[in-house]
Amino acid sequence: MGPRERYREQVRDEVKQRAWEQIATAGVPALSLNAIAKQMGMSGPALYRYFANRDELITALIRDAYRSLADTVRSSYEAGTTDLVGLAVVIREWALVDPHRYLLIYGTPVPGYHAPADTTAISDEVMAVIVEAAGAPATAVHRGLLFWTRVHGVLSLELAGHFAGMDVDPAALVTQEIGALADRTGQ
Amino acid sequence: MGPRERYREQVRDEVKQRAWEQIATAGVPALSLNAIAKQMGMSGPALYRYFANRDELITALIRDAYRSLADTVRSSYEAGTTDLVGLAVVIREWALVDPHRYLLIYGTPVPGYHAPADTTAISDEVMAVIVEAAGAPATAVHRGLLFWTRVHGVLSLELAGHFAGMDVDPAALVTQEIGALADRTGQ
DNA sequence: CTTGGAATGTTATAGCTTCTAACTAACGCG
DNA sequence: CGCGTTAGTTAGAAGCTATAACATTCCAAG
Repeated sequence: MGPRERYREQVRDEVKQRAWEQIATAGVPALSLNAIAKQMGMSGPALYRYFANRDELITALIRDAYRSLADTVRSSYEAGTTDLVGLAVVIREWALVDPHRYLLIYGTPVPGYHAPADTTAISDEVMAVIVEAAGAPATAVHRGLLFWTRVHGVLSLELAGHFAGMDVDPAALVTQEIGALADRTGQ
Repeated sequence: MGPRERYREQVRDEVKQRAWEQIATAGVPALSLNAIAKQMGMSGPALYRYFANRDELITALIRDAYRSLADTVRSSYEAGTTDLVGLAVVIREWALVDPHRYLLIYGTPVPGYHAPADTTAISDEVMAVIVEAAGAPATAVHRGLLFWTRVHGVLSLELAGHFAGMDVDPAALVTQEIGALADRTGQ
C-alpha cells in the first residue's frame, strides 16, 4: 500500500468517525457530508472523492457496525462466553456503547435501500455463533431465532426510550427472557 | 365549527394522508412539505399555515398512529379478543397494514425529539388493555411488559426485513412466543 | 531527475429542501 | 356591508446533495 492509498484510508476513517458523532447527536437524517467536509477543513465537494454519495458513506458505516458486532460476539464466544445469557449481555452492552450504531443496523430501514450482500454475510456470522451456543442441534436454529427476537425486543424498546418512567430493568429483562429460553429444551 | 375551521381540518387531513403516502414509499427522511404542497396545487410556504414546521406534521402523524393502534386494540378487546395471543395477532396485523406507521412510533427515534405527553398517554392506553388481558394481577404488569417486548421483537425484525430469505413464519413466531407467555403463570 | 498522468483539491452551479418576511386576496362574522 | 382574520402569493436566506470544469499536487516510471 503506497502512501497515497494510506492517506486515503486515513481520510475515509476520519470521515466515518465524524459521521458517527453526527449520528449520535442528531441522528442519521441530520448526517451531512457538507458539514463533515467543513469540519475537516475542506470544501464540500472534496468529500465526494472519498465517498461517491451519502448512501455509500452510510453503507460503509453499516458495514463497520456489523463487523464490530460480529467481532465482539465471536471473540466473547471464543473467550469462554458460550452460554446464551452471557452472549445476550455482551450484545446488549455492545449496543449500549453506541445506541445509534445498533439502531443503524437493526432500526427503521429506509425503503429502497438494499444492504449489500457482504453485510448480510457478516450478520449471518453473528447468527452462526448464537446457533452454536444454542446447542441442541434439532432446535438450535429455531432457538437462535427466538434468542434474537427476544434480545432485540427488549433492546430496541430500551434504546428507543420506550421504557422511560416505567420502572423497568432492561438488563434483568434480557437475562430473564434468555434464561427462560436456555432452560427449556424445545420452544 | 364554522366553515373556515371545517376547511382547515379538511386540508390538514389531506396533508397528513399525502405525508403517509410519501413515508410509505420513501421513508420519513424523504418526507417533503414542499412536495406535498405542490401535489395539492399550492405553493410551498402555504402549507406552513397548517403545520408550523416539519416536526409538527410528524408529531401529528405519530399522534394519529398511536390513536389508531389504541383504538384497534381497545375495540378488539371489547369485541371479545381478550386473550394475549389474539391481541398479539391484532397488533401484528395492524402493523402489517402500514409498516411505516408502526415503525414511526416504535422504530428508530430522532435524538432530541421528545414525544408530547398526550402521545405517551395514548401509548399507556394500549398497555392498559394488555395488562388487563394478562390477568393474574400479581404479575400482570410484568407479563404485559414481556408481551410487548416479545411482540415488538418479532414484529420489528419482520418489518425491517431481517427475516428475508430465512424461512421464518413471523405469525407462528408471535403466536408461539405469546402462547408460551400466556401458558405460564409467572415468567 | 524529470515528466506525465492519476489523485486530490478548488469554485461555480443546478436543484432540492425548510422556513421567514412581506404583501395581497378572499371570506365570513358582527 | 365593511373590517379583520385567514389563506394564499412571491421573494429570499441558508442549508443540503451532487455534478462539472478547472487547478494543483504528488507519485512513479522512464
